[in-house]
Amino acid sequence: MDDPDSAARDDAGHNNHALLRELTAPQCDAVQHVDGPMLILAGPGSGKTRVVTHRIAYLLSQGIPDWQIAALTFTNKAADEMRLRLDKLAPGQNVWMGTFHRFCAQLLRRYASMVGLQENYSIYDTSDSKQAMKRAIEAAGVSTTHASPDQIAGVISKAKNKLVTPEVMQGQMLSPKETVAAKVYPVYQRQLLTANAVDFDDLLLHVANLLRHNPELRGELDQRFRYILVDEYQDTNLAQYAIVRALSIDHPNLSVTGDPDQSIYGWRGADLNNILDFEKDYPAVKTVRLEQNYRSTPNVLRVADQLIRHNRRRKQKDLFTDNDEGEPVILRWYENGYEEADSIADEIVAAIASDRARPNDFAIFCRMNSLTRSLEHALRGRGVPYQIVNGVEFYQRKEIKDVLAYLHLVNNPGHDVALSRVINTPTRGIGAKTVQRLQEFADRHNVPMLEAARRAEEIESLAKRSVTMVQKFVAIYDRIAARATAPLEELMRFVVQESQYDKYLEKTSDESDDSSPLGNVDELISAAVDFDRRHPDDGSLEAFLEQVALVSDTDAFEENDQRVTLMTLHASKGLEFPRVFIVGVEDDLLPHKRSKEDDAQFEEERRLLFVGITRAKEWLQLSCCKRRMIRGDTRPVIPSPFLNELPLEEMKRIESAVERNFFDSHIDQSGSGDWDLPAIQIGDDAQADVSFDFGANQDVNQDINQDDGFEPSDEPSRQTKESTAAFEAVADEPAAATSASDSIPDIGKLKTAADLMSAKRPPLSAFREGTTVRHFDYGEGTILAVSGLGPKRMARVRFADGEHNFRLAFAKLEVVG
DNA sequence: CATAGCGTGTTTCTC
DNA sequence: ACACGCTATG
Repeated sequence: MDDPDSAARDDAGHNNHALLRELTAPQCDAVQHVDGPMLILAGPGSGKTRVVTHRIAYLLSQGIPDWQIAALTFTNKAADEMRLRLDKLAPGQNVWMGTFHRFCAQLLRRYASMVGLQENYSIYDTSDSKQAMKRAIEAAGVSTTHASPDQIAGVISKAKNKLVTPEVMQGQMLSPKETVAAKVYPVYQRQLLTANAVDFDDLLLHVANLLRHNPELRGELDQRFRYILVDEYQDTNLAQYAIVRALSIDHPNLSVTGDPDQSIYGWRGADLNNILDFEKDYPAVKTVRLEQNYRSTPNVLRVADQLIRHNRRRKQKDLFTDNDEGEPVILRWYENGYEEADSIADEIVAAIASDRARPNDFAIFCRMNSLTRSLEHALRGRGVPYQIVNGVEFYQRKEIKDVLAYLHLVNNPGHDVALSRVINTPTRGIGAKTVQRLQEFADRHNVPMLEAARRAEEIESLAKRSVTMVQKFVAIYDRIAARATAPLEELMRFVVQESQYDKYLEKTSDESDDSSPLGNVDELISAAVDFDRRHPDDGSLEAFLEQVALVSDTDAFEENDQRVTLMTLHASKGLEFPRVFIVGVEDDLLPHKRSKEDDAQFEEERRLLFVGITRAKEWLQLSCCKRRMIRGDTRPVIPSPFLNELPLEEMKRIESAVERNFFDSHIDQSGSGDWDLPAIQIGDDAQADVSFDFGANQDVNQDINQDDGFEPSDEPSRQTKESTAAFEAVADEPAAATSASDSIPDIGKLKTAADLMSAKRPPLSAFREGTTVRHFDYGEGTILAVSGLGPKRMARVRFADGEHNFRLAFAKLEVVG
């Protein structure tokens, strides 16, 4: 730190000293900054969260009351992490922490009436607003031949992020698409207001407007939130900027943290200028650069640095680290996507088998979600536990959305999207035509659709039979709504029963399909119960629905689970893993095809790879294929141009990925380079017609025979044997997770991957309703119910001293008998 | 009004 | 390949 004595300059000296003890000079500098704007440029792995949490603790130690501080993050997960860490430094403090959207949602609850809403307003999620958008397009009477609903929604969303109102938008010079969108925009907004609803963008927009048009309130809130900290500032959009700026006029104690090199959300309105120009906006700003990396090896860091240097629009940072050199970064190319997936899965199995790593040490990143499929398949086939962040999202499932829609309608009778969803679910003889007529009536009278349904008799165009059906639905609704204030669990069970949704699900779900909608509904109910327990004070329906709306499945990522993590590069931001694979580093994929038109997007793709690389702590492999199946057909592939920007001479380059120690332990170790490809090889026609220019002097076979890169020269022969053993052990029990075999594999001898994974626990299918199980802590119990699938499969078990829920894939449960 | 079968369009995804 | 949305049919 610049001034070693500064810590002692006040009474809280002791306290401060403890806070500052383990920090570097620039970190101390940032932590001790109290008043005035501050910009923290924090490279990857530079202890950013640490600095932010320590600074908050420091502010508190200076006597600043907790309620004057607000920390805004980009994701819930980041907020949770921060809260956890602050709690260790300053237990029991009540600093506001959360996402921008949650922050705005809460302000809006209070000041709803000032923007024309009621306090029980609903938050439309993406699919809700898409539905609403379609209706608005219809009502606006515009043609969708030149702009799809999605495109229109995109234009409007961008406009909102830039604080452009419908009136302003219509006055602008517009492209044909934007012209269409500009016509829909005011209609859409009016319908939202009628429905007493907002979309995600509105949360920010309304608050920004609120602050802009109500100087008195703005001043009040500026006073209230005197210290504002913003994380991931490079990903903020104009609306978010306007909000924090408005709250930092009288008390400009705004401190933002970010890294322009990690800005990867430009495509959805994030404005890199917010961070690049921060110093212009606040001339008195204190800028702190955190350039020391605590996460990665120099090998990883050099690769990342070389890459990102190729970007023009950036602030140069000099990343450095004191960490050990580590292993060289691997650049590997495979014949095709299957080989890539199989090889990676094999390596993971081998590493786990020989105790060099555990499943949760590994992460596999890719550009597109669809690329996780083959990896998923390969991992599952070997019994490796994995989690996909952002696979099929729980809250997006039909049955979940249906049940939630009933609840939404109870909470906000204006929720037209919810009404449209449930009015005929289960089917009640209310068809599309009837719904449309209700809609028209609602639009004409500017009332919610439920109101239209109540007045069904007034709608002449409605058949008598339809009127009766609609009235029946209204009656069902009223019975449910009468219980609005009951505990969540009771309410939800009543909904499912009263609406006959339970019967509907039983009837619809076929046995062959292994998804279990009813189980998912159960899981939703237990989520509600959980919420009730955790928020006994504000455990209202409204709070639960808000929570659900503002929570994403990315937040469900659990780093402590013993599982390999699969995710997109975007989702990887903010995380770190000991061992990282980045797959599909290929032209048109990693610089994505659609990003090549302009420089800004191209640079964003480079940042995306940079983010991925810098997640790795000790080991990293980038890979690409010679051919890859995309949308059904296999095509030759050109390696990513980014690969040529890396320090290839210091990386370890490996061609072909056949795990010879796995399949062909008989092959000699001389490395003739002439591969006898085992049966697993798919569609190989050896001579690739694509040239791979990875720089000069590549000696691709040289490295292959030594090891697989986890630990150089560590008794390769033993590893080979164990790997094989692991493979066989797994192969003997294929797809253990889904096997019908109820026998518990012999766990006495094997100390392998199979031990860690499949062999250790019975197949999930062994756990059924009524099964007697034993738990290490709770003793014997009986399974009451099972729900969910794969790694998410849950069981509710009754023990002597109460009931517990378990994730079957990981719980320490044994089948008794 | 419900459903099966066809045609279309596919990045990234937070809240 | 696959999922989703629309349309023709029962």
